[in-house]
Amino acid sequence: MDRVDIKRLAEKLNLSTSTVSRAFRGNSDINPETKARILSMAKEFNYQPNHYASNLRDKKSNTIAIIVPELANNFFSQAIHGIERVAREKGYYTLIYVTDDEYEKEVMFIEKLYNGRVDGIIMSVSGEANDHAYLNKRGAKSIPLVFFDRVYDDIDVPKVTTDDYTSSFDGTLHLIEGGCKKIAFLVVNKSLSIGNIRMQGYRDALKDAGIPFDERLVIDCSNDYSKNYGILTEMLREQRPDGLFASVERLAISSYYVCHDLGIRIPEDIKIVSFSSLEIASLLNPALSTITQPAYDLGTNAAELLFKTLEGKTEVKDHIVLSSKLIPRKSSVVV
Amino acid sequence: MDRVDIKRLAEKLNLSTSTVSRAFRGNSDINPETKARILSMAKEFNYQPNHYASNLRDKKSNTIAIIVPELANNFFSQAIHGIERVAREKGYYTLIYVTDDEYEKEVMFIEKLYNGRVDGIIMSVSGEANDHAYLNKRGAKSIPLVFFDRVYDDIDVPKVTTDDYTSSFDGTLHLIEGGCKKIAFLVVNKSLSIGNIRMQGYRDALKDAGIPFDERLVIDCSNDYSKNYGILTEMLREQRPDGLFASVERLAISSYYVCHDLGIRIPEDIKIVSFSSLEIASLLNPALSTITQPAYDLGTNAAELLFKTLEGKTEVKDHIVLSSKLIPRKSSVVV
DNA sequence: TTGTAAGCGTTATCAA
DNA sequence: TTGATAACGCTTACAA
Repeated sequence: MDRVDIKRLAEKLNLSTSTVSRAFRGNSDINPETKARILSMAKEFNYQPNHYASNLRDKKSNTIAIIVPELANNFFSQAIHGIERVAREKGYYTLIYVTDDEYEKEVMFIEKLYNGRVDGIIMSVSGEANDHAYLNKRGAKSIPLVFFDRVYDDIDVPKVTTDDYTSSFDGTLHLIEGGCKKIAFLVVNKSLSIGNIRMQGYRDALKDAGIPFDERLVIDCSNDYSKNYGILTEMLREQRPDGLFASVERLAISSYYVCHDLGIRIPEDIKIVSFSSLEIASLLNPALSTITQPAYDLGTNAAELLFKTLEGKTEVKDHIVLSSKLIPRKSSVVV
Repeated sequence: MDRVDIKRLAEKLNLSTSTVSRAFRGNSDINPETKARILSMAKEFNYQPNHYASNLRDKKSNTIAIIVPELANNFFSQAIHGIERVAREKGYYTLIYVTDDEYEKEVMFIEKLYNGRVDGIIMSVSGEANDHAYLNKRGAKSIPLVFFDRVYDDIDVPKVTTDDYTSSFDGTLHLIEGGCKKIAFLVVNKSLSIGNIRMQGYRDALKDAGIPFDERLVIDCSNDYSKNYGILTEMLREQRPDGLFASVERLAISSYYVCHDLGIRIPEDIKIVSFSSLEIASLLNPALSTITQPAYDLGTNAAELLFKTLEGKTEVKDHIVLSSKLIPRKSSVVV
């Protein structure tokens, strides 16, 4: 009554297990009629070859892992969507891991994965810590890895990112052109490559405009909403900037809350631009000017890079860079 | 150099594989010193017991599947978060599947899963079709299933939902009390239990208030944004309702776009209430009145129900109902 | 075209 | 406390 396995199916059909097995693999020689008979019986009994047995035999899991810092975020859900499309096409399963931006979880996930559970890993790093050595340990090398968006520069694997420098430069320039003289830069972890590069774009745009860089306007935030609320409230009170460049969506959101509560008007008193994949950016009060990354494409590109490596096509050490789009909306434009 | 397996480890340690294996299971008798030796060597070589071999042996995958209609949606990301917390505590992996609201994918996923890949399934159904028979096929019964939020009533498995009837009733009442006389009900699939129950709450609230039910005000939408834009534009032009009850978040979003474009003022011309887990509902223009479901708790409850079944504690056929919260904001309140 | 048999890496049982 | 062995379900050489 329970699970039907290949043996039972073979018995019922008066065939050997090998013949039955052959019906399920594409390549092997098998009489079309026999194959049809087998498949129809398999269907009737709802038989599916046991995944674990096949994988043990083949030393191949047909599964890839996706590791992201968070799920409740349009950027990552879109990227995952992209990865999954490609994976599905290739007949692969996807296993999703969420680190909640905790370095320990990231390490734990990766180390666990050395058990052969997956054939490859696509990751956007948490970046909470600076020790990436765990990725170089014995065993690590045996499983292909691809980074997307948030990467560790010192780890030599294929990467897919966006043109963070250019778009940060442009976003900052947009604020300057709007008349901002004192622009704060909001970042979560400026030592993480992404924060770092984005800050560089910001700095250079200021420089080009002859605005001196002021360390006090670089605001190091956290991933915690209530902490950020405090940090931003203090900053807005003390520094009174007239522009805000949020290097991460959640910091723009927090800024909105703080501005609303402090009675600071957007964009009249302060203009805001943010990296964001929010689909409803234009419905916010006021509509949020965004730098929008091609999240879905980042996903498909990362997946394709991984599969290339998996298929041994090349020893890929590529770094693909896609372009983001600056979409000015009301938060940075006085009408 | 490659993968280290238990045999290699045993050789290096001059022990048998069984002894090495014992070092990794909690129960077995083993000399503490030997165990320590084994574990330290395992650590050095980054050894992890092969997942597929263990699972084949044990006929147990320590994995559960989560099947949801979409990912880019706070409700589901929060629910998944809840499920994962519980799963992690129990030492289980989670496999996430996204159906994109397509019935075929749902069926395909489930049928694939009969291959022993997972020990249990937690699903929020797509509800695109009305044939749920595939869940009763041979093999289906062998793998425990729990529904959450979007369920098939005719399938007898444990379920976790929210008090959809009551909150729809209350949400509609809220609009009526705000002076609405002509309230449209926006739904994606009214034959799906969730749409059906929510509509019942809406109908009964109207009835209580002595407002006649009008079939033309029940708007059957799709999952496609641009289609919905058309549907809603037409409806708003022709019916000119003064209230909108969105049974699903995305329909409220579309309504906002349409209202903005048609110059219909919210809440002056039309008041809106929507089921929604949007964290930034209060930042919208205008702030959106929501019925917010306890998504995270739905997740944890569903997971706990599944694990109860898995642990054979009971032949659970429970239906847990949690309460949502009506949060009136500007979209339904003229100040 | 089909069948036989070995082996994938583990772990539980039994014996030592 | 440790070791030998069989078995989990499947696939693939090789033989028939």
